[in-house]
Amino acid sequence: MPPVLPTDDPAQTPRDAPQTIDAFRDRLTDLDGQLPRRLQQCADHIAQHMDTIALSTVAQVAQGAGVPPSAMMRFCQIMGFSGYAEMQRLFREALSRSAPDYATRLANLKAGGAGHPSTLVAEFVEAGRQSMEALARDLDETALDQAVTLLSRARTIHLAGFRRSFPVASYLSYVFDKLGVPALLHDGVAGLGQRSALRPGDALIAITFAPYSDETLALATDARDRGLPVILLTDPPATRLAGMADCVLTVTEIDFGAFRSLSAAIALALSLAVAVAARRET
Amino acid sequence: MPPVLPTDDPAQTPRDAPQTIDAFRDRLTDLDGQLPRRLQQCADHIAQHMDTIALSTVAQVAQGAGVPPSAMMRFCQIMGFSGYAEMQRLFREALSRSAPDYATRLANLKAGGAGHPSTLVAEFVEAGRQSMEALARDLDETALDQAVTLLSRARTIHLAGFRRSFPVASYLSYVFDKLGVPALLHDGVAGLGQRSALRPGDALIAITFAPYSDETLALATDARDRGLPVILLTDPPATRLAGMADCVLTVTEIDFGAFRSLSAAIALALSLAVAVAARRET
DNA sequence: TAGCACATGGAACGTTCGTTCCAAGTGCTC
DNA sequence: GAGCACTTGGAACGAACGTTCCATGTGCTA
Repeated sequence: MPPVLPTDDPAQTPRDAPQTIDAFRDRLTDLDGQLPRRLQQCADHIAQHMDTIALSTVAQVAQGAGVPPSAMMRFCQIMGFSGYAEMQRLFREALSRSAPDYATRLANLKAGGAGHPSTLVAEFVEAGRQSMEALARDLDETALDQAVTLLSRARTIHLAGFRRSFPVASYLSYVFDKLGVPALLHDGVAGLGQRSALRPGDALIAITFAPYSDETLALATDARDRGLPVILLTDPPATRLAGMADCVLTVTEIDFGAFRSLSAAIALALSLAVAVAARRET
Repeated sequence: MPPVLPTDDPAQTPRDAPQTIDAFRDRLTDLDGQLPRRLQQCADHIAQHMDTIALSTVAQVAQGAGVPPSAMMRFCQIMGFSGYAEMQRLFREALSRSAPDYATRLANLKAGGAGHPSTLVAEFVEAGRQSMEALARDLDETALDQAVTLLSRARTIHLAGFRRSFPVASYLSYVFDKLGVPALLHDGVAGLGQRSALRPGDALIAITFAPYSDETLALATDARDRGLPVILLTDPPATRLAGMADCVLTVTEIDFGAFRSLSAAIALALSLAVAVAARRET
């Protein structure tokens, strides 16, 4: 039974261990720059490999950071934890929450039998998830920034996307309308062109995936010739199309059996729309 | 130095440890039914909680299954592993592959600063991923089966979805066309109705999310009155709409700032389309 | 019913890993 | 240049955990 302390120990380090990953990250940035050499190495390595902590031992993480295990232990204590085990608990809990029974459920759906509808759902969900991860991993932030800049200066934003890409274009049309951004969807109804609607000061978002739609490319070329900025939303192998656009945004859609979930393309398009709307208002 | 065995030991159990999660699952179903009581308990528990293995100790898994740790050890060896540690390695590797640096990347995108376009991408990707997981978790397989059955019997499939739901409907139209399934997209161009296209033997897929589109509901009611099967694709709170459909499929779309990624709805719609096409061919 | 083969559970063992402690090293200040 | 405070790295300790072994229990067969 510990004796009651007469006064708070002034030497006691503050025991505010981060309770969430975000709090952990905040603490990391707070400490940045005011740490001894070895401890700073720990911080840098962990900041860049946060996802490995849940499944690694101290020795492994320390080796990755190029420091002895004892230095990593110090670091954990400076972060507010009692030790590595407590810090690891935070990441393990986050990891197990992110996949509560999702993996099992997917497996059960797949096990429903080939051809069973639920198997298809599992496959498409998996494809969609991978596409999302690929988007987050491979996103070209510079190109995205440039696209936002170009579009936020535009008077009217033209949207072109046919066949497989039409859902993306039409959703952009809906979102821009909701956000109060002037946009025009080139829907190709009745074979009527809307090319003459392209006016100086406008910009075009052209969405097309292999095999590329002739109508979309023709419209992009047309806009280019008129000197309008063209933002191209397409898949990675389309670098040969780079010449006809001012800015190329690529998304890697994982497909399952010839069909794509479009989830990555829509997520990117949505982000673009919201960012453009935000910048126009300022 | 072990002596060279004159003959293969017949008592030696086959050492073909599963190398993938799928192989593991196959082995699990192979063994099902021909296992002693306690070992069967292990198999059952693990089949339903496969995602917990990577982060649990033998003792924890054994307690979950209601068996002593030694029984769990036996089970691991019967599955072909040298022990629990080796089995756990399989699941840990699968887990670390599924999140290579994705989580870190997302964090970095978010750290780009509020209002920065890449932050938006991170948020939408996260929302999309959660929606996908929710779909896998909450999918009503019975309803999906029923929907496939109803639609595979239909002569022509009508598609209704306006405003926010229009991208889903238009993608369904594209996919059905690709698959050779007769489908008609009610696009509402020029305010022209296509109600008279609803003929006996047809079926309707109505897609609408709160706030529900009047046109879609009106079309669904109309189809219902004519005795056509109606499949409703909507969000969970819409149980009050249940009465106007023969089959209700719900998707929980996590939204970020008023906009939804639609990824779960599209994944479900795609699955529905492919399953219907497959069943019609047989 | 006796015998045998197999299943079962607990206790003991050995390894791995987190943690602590102390001696050596480094850089700064007076 | 001496002293001091802080940092550093390795070795030793202790706990947690995987693993094995053996005594006991159970069910089937002759």
